Amino acid sequence: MARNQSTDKKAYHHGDLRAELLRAAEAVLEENGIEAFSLRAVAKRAGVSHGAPAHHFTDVNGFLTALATIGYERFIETQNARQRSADADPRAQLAASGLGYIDFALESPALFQLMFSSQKPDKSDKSLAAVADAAFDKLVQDIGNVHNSNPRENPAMMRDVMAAWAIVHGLADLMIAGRTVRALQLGDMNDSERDDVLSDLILRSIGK
Amino acid sequence: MARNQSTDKKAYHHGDLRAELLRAAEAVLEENGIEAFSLRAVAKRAGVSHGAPAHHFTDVNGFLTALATIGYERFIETQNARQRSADADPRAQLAASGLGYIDFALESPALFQLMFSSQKPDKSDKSLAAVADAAFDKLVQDIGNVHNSNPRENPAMMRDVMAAWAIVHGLADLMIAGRTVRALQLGDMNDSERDDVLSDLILRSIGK
DNA sequence: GCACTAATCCTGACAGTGACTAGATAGAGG
DNA sequence: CCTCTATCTAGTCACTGTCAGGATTAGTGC
Repeated sequence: MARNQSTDKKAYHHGDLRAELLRAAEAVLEENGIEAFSLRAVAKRAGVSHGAPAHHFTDVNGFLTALATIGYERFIETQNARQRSADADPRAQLAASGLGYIDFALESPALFQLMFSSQKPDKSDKSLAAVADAAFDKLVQDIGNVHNSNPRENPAMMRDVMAAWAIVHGLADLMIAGRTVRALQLGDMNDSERDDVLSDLILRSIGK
Repeated sequence: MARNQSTDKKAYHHGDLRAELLRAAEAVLEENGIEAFSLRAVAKRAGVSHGAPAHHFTDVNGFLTALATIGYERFIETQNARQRSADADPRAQLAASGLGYIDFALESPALFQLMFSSQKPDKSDKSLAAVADAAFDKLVQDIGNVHNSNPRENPAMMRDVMAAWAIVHGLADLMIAGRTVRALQLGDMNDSERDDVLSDLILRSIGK
């Protein structure tokens, strides 16, 4: 009676707990890593009881599915951001997309692993499948722009798609694991030098 | 009194429980995946109490460190096996090494993820670091054989190393996640066709 | 053969986890 | 004012890793 949702402490009903939980979850995820993720820790961080999350995301798997979904949205946006500030040339755009891929992986490594290496998100979930497909479609389009045709109608060109995906994904995953910085001497470079090196590697996938 | 270690049931002292636990752990790992790995399940499978593993591997992290170590040993052996049955040409040998890399990832996906994507193994552990370095050294050597010189003395050649590693690792990780079979139509191919496609992708890393 | 020591393994307990249940609370519509 | 429904809390269960204490066995010196 005394307190309402704006003035004091907290209300019994949060208002938008779902979004708040997702925010808290991201923080917990990047702090503790995916392997130490805990629903209760998320609830605690959101200042809510340990059973509350179940009401918005039935399962912990449901929770992680939702997290992966918003992950893909930001993933695509990170790639687009790179492309907007890059040259219009199709190859430069492809490289920029790959750099955005790596940007995202390094900014949100745990979320990245959740999206690509975890069994827990429900891949048959429609919204998750939709954004995951959208991410793949984007790559196909980037490759198509380089060749000025549709890779889906050309198996050989589809190999370009997979080569580009593989090298970018491999770089991202190895960089997260800390296995590439020393070998590439990335520590000694400024941003543009680093991007040049990575772009060179990325473009090898389509035969330079 | 009635039973001894050879005739009946089991002895109090197992004899070589450490090895037995590692075997059981691998089975559990590949059955349930790394995310559902449980010390107690391993102990149960080995027919031993839940506290027994702690005596051979202080921690669960210690356990996973040991698992990752034997993983790297078999990882290298899998690559060598591919190379033995391949042409002696340095490029063919490099491709074969990559195919072995992928072989291992598909045979033991959970172990592969443990080795490359998990935070739990103790990377400062000497035996683990040694085999991990050996695996990397092997790759450096394979690239060196192609160029007939030592990549460690040439930053540009070191980029070949990372490009080859990235594309192979990316392929392996994406294949585990089931994201590449359809795009590459691998399902419609026999083994040698499949290997040819993958070898083509791998060799793009060093400029074909 | 015998005792002593160290290694091995078991049992029981603890806090933390996800999932489930019943109940308390608050907002919306009549 | 009253009811309905979504939201959230609190308590419980089985499971997890870790730890401490005790039981059993193997190995060693005598």
